Amino acid sequence: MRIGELAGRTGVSVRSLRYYEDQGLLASGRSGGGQRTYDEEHVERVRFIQHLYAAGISSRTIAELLPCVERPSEENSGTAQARLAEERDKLARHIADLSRTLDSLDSLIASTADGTCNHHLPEGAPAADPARPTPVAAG
Amino acid sequence: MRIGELAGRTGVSVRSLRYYEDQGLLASGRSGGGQRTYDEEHVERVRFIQHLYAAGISSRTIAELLPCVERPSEENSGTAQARLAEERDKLARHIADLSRTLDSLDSLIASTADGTCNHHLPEGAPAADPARPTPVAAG
DNA sequence: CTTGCATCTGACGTCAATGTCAGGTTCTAG
DNA sequence: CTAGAACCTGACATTGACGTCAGATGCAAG
Repeated sequence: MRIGELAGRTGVSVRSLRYYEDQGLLASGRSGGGQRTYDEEHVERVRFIQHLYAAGISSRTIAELLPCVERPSEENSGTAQARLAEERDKLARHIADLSRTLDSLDSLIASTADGTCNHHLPEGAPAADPARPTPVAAG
Repeated sequence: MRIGELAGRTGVSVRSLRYYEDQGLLASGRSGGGQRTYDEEHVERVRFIQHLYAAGISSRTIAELLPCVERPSEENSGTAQARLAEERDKLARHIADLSRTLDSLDSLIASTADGTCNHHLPEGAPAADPARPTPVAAG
């Protein structure tokens, strides 16, 4: 497929796909006339890249994490493995932080629901269950 | 305290603190000579603002979420309440997404640990426990 | 071959949060 | 009072992930 179809199927702009290639995140074949060509695997890859972006990982780091783009992947795989584990743990800590922030928001919602607009922001709270919806104005 | 001390205690740059005030996130008193003054409550508030930033919430949204800065907070509190619940649920969904990404990273780590550098990126996986450390190169 | 849409490269614009610099003022120590 | 650190306002610079535009080229249909 060409770049327009890949963009349509992934919800990522054509501009971004070219940018990913610039950054070394995404490889592409070229047709005779020089147009980029992709196949099904690229759809998965682009979606995964989007997830990593959503996790706050920069394109440079993504390029380090996914060196399987077009490397022989034999000597550098050890380094990539370490970077991967490092970023994994960083993401885990980030999720834990966000869960605490979620708890803080819940405390804030609870404390402002009764009309008390107290500026004393919520203290540290234990981790929350992200799947529990808010009782007020949920959905 | 003055702005330098607040910066030191929160780990936020002086520049950012002034920016927060510009954006209506943070109020400050002024001394005779026009220098900003803060007290203990501002320390908590700045830290909370940082958490909201870390949750991917923009300064404009934060300003909408924390209108208690120096508003009468009587008529707009209903709107703020709705925005608060909205952002809370958005954050919860974001956390769920990140948990799936974490699972994907775990799958990637597992699949690359045995030397197989397969480009077939991990499928959708159920939510993970963010607190579990990685066995390889953990810590 | 022509029409027209998709694509190409390359460059500049944007936006948010922050860095940094300049030139002037306030506060604190001696 | 004086030196120097901290602070003030205002402005321009930076970074990352794009948007957007211009001018040229590829490609499928008639």
